[in-house]
Amino acid sequence: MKDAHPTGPRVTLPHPAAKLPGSNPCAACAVRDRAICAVLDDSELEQLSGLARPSDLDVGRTVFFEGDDADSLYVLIAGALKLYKLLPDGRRQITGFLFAGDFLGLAFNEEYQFTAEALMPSRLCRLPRTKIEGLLPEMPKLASRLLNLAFTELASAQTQMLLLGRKTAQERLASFLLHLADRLAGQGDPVSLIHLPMSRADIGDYLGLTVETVSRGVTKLKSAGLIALRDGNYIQIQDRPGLEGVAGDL
Amino acid sequence: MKDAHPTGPRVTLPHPAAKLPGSNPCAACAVRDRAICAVLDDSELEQLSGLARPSDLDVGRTVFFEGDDADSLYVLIAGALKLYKLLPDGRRQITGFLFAGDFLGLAFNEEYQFTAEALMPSRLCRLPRTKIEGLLPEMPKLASRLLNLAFTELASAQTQMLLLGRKTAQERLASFLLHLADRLAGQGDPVSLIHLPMSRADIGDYLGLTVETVSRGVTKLKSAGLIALRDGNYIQIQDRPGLEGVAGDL
DNA sequence: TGGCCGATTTGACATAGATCAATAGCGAAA
DNA sequence: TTTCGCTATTGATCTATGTCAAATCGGCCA
Repeated sequence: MKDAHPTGPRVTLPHPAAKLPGSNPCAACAVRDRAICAVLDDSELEQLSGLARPSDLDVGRTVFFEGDDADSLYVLIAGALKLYKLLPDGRRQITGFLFAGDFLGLAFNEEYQFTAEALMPSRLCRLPRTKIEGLLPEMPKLASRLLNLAFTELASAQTQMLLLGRKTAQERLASFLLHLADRLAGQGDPVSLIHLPMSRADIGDYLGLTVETVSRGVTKLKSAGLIALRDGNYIQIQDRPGLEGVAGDL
Repeated sequence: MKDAHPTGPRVTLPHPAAKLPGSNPCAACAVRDRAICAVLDDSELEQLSGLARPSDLDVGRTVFFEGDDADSLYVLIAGALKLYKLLPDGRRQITGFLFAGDFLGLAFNEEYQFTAEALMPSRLCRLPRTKIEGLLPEMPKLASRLLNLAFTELASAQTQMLLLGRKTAQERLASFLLHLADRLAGQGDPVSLIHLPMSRADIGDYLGLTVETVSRGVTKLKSAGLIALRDGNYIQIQDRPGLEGVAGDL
């Protein structure tokens, strides 16, 4: 058996009743200074907090389905989600993974354009969409934050198109691991131990590959000494420059 | 030689000097009520018009390159553009095509995330990015229009990911033609005669295929009686339900 | 601790689409 | 109108990845 790693990031959901009566529950939010809320001052946050409804979600449960009326926006407080679209015959494309602090519900018009499903026990903060839209004119900081989020998402969607349209299986896999490492690092130091809350099948559906190809690819990266598999679905990046070489984009 | 089609949409660029001195040049703009400007009232348009600089572009010329400082936003007044990203070894992914009325310059942060190149002689309206950003707080209608645009783009990027990750060559091609037909139709009646300002190579780079596969695919759709090729790079959709069947998404 | 069940890995083979290689078509210039 | 050069089409192979199938692993529950 392999070593357990030092700091296993178990998801510890803050207790629902942890909010002090009368105080602003958002103020104590775990993602207070990462999510969209980060750009708001205390009085603005106060306004939002009245609208927010937290909710917990078990593995495999969906937040909403593609085609549902898009009446809510969400902030992911803890856990991880996958977003996906389906073809009628069941082929699936995962368009993204969400982690704590991420925003959910962009890309709506009237209906959600994808299904959002929990990869692990997760907690969300739910906001009524129309109310938020109503607040935007009075909260230009919020509006511009949303616009920036949308731009960032768009840029990363375009990067993903390049990956899906033009990269080989190995390149896709290496790019994916590096991308994950960078996202999990946030603004801190680059991270080399990555947790994979998603299955090989999910990775395949994200990269436009089959489970088998993903598995073979992981094995090959491992044999090349670029990564190592750790207990509990962790991957350790052992040779970042090497992995970047395989990823192929500059 | 085959028939010329009835209404060959030659690009006729309005003469640059067509603006009356003293009047608002935007008021007479060809895309006045399609582009982002459509949500603005006359006084707001007046403010913008002072910032706008028109410019013409020949086939093959670029508006900007991936990595350039993103200091301008653009509205495409006439013509067509392709947007693409490159890998170091020259592999290319076209992330989108733009037509008259479309907005260009979303998906910026500090640098453009893709190169924009003219597919035909085109005219653009250029706006300084920082000035526009400064106006957003005072023009919530413009801000919300941009947000909506970004959402729409995002949704279509996700649809494209599904196409690139999970569809067969024939499905991609059929989807592409239907998508083009719908875009060119705008809000009017569905269109069945589609102009293709882009080469087969461009279509391939958009769909994640090679030129040869695109060409074979077109031939196959033609043999099946779903489409017909017309003079001057036009394609006529002859059996829309049939084509939708091939496209495969519901 | 042992047994089960789904997830992962590995292997053998099939194929959609890529690659390499000729033509054939078509538009611009002379 | 003819020619030239690029673009598109078609054909003959090749290969990366998909498909089918069989272990093997690993987590969870009794």
